[in-house]
Amino acid sequence: MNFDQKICNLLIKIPKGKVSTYKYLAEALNCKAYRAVGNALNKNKSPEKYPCFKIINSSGFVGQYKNGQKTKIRLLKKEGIHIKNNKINLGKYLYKFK
DNA sequence: CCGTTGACTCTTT
DNA sequence: AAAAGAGCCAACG
Repeated sequence: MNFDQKICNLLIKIPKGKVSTYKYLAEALNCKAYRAVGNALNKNKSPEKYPCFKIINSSGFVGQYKNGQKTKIRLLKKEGIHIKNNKINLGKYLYKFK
């Protein structure tokens, strides 16, 4: 299984209206490749298929997105997530892989 | 094959 | 509190 595929596999597990962080994603892969995770998402072949826009920084900031930060935010809002100042309320929306 | 880069995070000034 | 340094791993040239 490719790195990307593992990531996608985890992405589809995120419930609607929730988000996760690069960190938790990496941990779910059993490593600390925080950056590699973002890298994989960036080069993801099917960004429309998988909710890669649900992945944010551990600090709660929305972070970057291939198609632009604005798009990411818009998509997140569509999921019912309230964003203020490019920040997300982690306590409310964070989904942790178990 | 080695060095650089990146949608990152943690620790130390 | 804010900024800088260190660590991390996959992908690309």
